[in-house]
Amino acid sequence: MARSNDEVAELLREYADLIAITGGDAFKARVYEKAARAIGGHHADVRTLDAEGLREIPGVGRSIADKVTAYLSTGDFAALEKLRAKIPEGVRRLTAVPGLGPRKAYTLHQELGVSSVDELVEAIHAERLRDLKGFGPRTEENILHGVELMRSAGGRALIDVALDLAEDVVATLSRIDGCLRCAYAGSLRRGRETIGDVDVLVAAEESGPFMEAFAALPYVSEVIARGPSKTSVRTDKGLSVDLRVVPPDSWGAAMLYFTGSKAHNIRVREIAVREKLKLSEYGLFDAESGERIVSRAEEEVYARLGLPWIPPALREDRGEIEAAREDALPELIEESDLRGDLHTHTDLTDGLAPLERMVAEAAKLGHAYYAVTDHAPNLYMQQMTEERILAQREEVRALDGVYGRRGRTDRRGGMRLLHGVELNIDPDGEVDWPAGFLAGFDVCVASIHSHFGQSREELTRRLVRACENPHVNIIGHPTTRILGKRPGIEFDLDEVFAACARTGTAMEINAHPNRLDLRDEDILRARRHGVRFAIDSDAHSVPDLGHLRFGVGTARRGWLTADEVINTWPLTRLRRFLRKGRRG
DNA sequence: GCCGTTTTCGGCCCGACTGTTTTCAGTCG
Repeated sequence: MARSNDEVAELLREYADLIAITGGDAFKARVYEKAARAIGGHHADVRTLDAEGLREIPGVGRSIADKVTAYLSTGDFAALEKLRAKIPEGVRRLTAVPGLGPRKAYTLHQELGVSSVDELVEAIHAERLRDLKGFGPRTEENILHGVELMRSAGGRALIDVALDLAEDVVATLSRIDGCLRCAYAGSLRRGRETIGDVDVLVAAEESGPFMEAFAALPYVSEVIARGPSKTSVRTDKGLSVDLRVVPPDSWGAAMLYFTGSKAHNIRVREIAVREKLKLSEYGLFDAESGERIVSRAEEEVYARLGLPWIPPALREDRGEIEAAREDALPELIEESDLRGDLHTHTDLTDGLAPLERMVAEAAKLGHAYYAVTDHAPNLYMQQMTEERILAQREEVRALDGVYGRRGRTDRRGGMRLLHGVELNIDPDGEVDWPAGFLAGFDVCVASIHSHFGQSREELTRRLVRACENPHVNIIGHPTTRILGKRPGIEFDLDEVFAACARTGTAMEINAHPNRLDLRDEDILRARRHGVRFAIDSDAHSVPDLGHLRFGVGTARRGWLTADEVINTWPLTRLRRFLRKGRRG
């Protein structure tokens, strides 16, 4: 389940938002926000820290440390409660609408009594906004567009939130006597980027104890339905969870059925029908006699239909049935194939942890290499300079001397450090530094951070030019989308992918759960051009380093094998790729 | 509210963009 750090960070963030909404001191709000981020990204569990220990977290002083210790021991956060009493929860949710910030949300609440997204939409349609100072027709339009964008995420949760919840439910139910199997299925098992609701399956003879324990979970806010084979609940994470208890005999058929996708299931059932069989969540049956043939394991069901077991990530009816029939399913990349991370930050720019800490934690993950890629100067807020990044290079080289030589017990030996940078691709496709300076880096990630509104042609040219830069190795978060917040930029995918393949530039699969960029469909398309990929955490804190698993999940949905991903390669092969055909 | 080669006050990542204004507030990264 979520660490106490995440829980505390969320409360501090809420407090910061409410300060901002009520027009409190903007600096104070920012301090709470910063503290929330620092605590969320802190390596040690805050529950193990006293007030003194908390104050060692940067951005946490006496006042915040006291509030956190009070909250952890009593569950009270008085200052927050006071603001909550003044501002309905819905007003804070308004600020989640892209383009609508705390000040406008407060004005809407004070002047029009708006305290939910629905009321907001109603007010816009009633043309009540345009009389307000600072609001006009374009603002109305932008807000409506923002609401639409938010709703297109359909109230779906990010995969890390859903996975966290599912793993906790599974762990709890697995401990109950009589539990023979327990696992999550559904879109979460297929690794989709966002999750509508969580499906958990239990194999057991008796369902009662499981239904009871499930409904009593501490984060269950409402039991929607409860019967002998299925219980549905809403949780305080905003996600619904369905629990199904099935007879042990039906486990495989049930997993197949509830994992989906619907389209995949339909195709599989069609095959069954043609074989004079009938497939349901209870098993594979002879259509005439009704006799059950197989149902204990997914493998058995697929096998009886003449198919090899199909990995859940592929079950979208995107050609996996045909590939399975021809025995041409790809050997999908696995998390253990990754040898390193090629896009990470430190507190030299907007990361939270210092270089040594990030490196130490990365080494624990067993990486063979690790690239530090802080932001370059054109992202002005980061205040990078040549001097600062060269000083960092010295530190990286020194640490490489320590970690690179370190003998390790596993097969991989020590962890080599690469010094890199995340460049900013400007509107013309140029990047921060001249070629001479870029040549000093081991790896250059280049990403778009602004001017998302350019035309399709301009954006295409911009990315192609970045690829053609002989020092740019990886295009970072290529579409720049933020799930539920910002749509991706639109460019000619085929033209850019072709440029990547031609120039030896990798496309990133940014593994952060709110990015997952490239997404699965685009990966499928890119690999047809022969594009190489880099699965990167883009970590800004120690816990972020673990996000690689979501990138691997997305890569699997894009049918990728290990060989197509440059950070599965041994370092010598990787270095050759990073030279991009240049001499040296 | 935090922090300190400005050390108990006075700063606080800095700039662009947008839509509203006619000089600026709000939002975003």
